[in-house]
Amino acid sequence: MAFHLTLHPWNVTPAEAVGLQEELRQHIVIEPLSNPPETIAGCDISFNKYEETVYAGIVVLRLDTLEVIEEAGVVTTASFPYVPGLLTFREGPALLEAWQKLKTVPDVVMFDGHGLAHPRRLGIATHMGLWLDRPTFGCGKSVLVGTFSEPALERGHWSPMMHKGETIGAALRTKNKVNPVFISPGHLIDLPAALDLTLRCDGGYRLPEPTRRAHLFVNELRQKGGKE
DNA sequence: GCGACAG
DNA sequence: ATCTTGTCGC
Repeated sequence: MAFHLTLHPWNVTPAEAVGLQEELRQHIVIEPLSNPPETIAGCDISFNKYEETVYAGIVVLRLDTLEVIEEAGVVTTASFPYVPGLLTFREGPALLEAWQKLKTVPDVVMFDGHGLAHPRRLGIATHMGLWLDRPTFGCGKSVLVGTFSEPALERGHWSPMMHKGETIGAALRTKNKVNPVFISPGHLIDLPAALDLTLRCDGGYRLPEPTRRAHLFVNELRQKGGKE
């Protein structure tokens, strides 16, 4: 599973999507990063209320300085509804288009959502990792599945997220006395590395810089340029 | 059967 | 996700 033009079709029914996730989970690889990353990307999607137009974007930053080195955005149409657990089928296609526009290939990619912290262990970070064949992990703002105990209130503390007897991720405090974010491995990375990278992307906000910058990027893409 | 439910 | 102003707390 190293090179492919299409891993699977996207025009599927919700039931078929679940079946694909069950099949794809067999290919997930959780392991320490093979190389020290120098760049990290953040991805996000933006919509206008009641509209199907999708504004997707990817922002690439240098890990050591957190400076933005590239941005790529696309405007498309969503062809799949939002269904908890099937987020990739709604946002994935647009993100893959944006990915193709990048000149820089990020060493690791952070997603706005989960990786293993998913009912079938195939959250958007894991699913996209299989498509991109690149280290990925998720940084969600709320829980989809799993339980966790409140981590200490100081930045850097975390507690494991459990689901069906497995550790699927962690609730991580990225800022003192602020709600934690939920980190989970996607593909080609492990939890310690994902937690370390998230803390290294600190810009003083709850959300790590890659995700925060991607969010700002797609929102201005939607409000300004984009399309009309 | 009822409630929960990434973005 | 999106629609939105002020407001409470550090």
